[in-house]
Amino acid sequence: MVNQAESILKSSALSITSSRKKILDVFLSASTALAHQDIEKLADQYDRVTIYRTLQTFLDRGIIHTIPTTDNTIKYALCSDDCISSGHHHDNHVHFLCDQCGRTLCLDDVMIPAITLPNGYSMKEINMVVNGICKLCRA
Amino acid sequence: MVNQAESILKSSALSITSSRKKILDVFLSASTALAHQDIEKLADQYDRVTIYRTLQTFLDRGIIHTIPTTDNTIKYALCSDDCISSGHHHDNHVHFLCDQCGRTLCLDDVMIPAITLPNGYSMKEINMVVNGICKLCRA
DNA sequence: AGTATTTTGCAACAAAGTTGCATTCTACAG
DNA sequence: CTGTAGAATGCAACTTTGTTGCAAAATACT
Repeated sequence: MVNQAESILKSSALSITSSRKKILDVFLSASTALAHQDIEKLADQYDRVTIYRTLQTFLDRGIIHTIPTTDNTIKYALCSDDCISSGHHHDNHVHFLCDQCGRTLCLDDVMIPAITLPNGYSMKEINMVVNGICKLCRA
Repeated sequence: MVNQAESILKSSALSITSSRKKILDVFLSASTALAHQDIEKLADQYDRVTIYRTLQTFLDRGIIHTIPTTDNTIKYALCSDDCISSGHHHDNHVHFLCDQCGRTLCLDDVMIPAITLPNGYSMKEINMVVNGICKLCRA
């Protein structure tokens, strides 16, 4: 079996480098969305600048997406398959930000409900972020 | 008629200072949510630190609220009357971020629909942000 | 007006993000 | 398999953003 990170890079027509593979592996083995800082720690053999540039590349190709948070940190998460394959990026599930452990989770089963915008507005992307206490912290 | 900024400060039991009045005036005359940077420019006679501290004070008192955005900037907006008066802060309308002019608008008429979280999760706050093109940019 | 308390501005610092450029690596042709 | 063009990386320097301590100034209240 081919390395999963490599096949993602190949299907995005990106050259295969060790930093890209490492950063993808970090995402693949993470259960939550990651801040830049998390990635820096988990891939600390690479330069800060490289991580910035790699994340930007992945964003451009739609390999990852950002999740807006109330605490002024951007979190990054891998796009799910259908989100990548649909050509035009859409990320239609709710994100959950735990106030206790700080983790950001994709609630893949909770769809964002449709809303009606006032006349004259057009929608390109929609984000729904819930703050609260997650399953693990309550247990 | 008493100055609107002063009456807001009085009802929040804050002392009346020129910087607080100025920053409130900036919000009152703005039609959109503002980033820290915007406020710095519009109230440039005051120190950066004062603006940070004043915004924090206003947040603590529920005079303003933050809007998470996908571009890693925090935007601030005045709370509407019912959002202030309800004691416990809740900001239940949708926010709109225009990709063209960059403005962030409160869509006061569009309520955030209710969602059901998976078992074990508790909700404290919910945010819904729509990206797209606003009324003015389409016109 | 006088004074306790709060707020402000300054300076210094810490953290986050960006840019230019020389070096290294990857993909690919031959 | 080797050479090479183009892409990616690391480093250094820098800008921007946010924080903290403290002395000076302003506010609220007697």
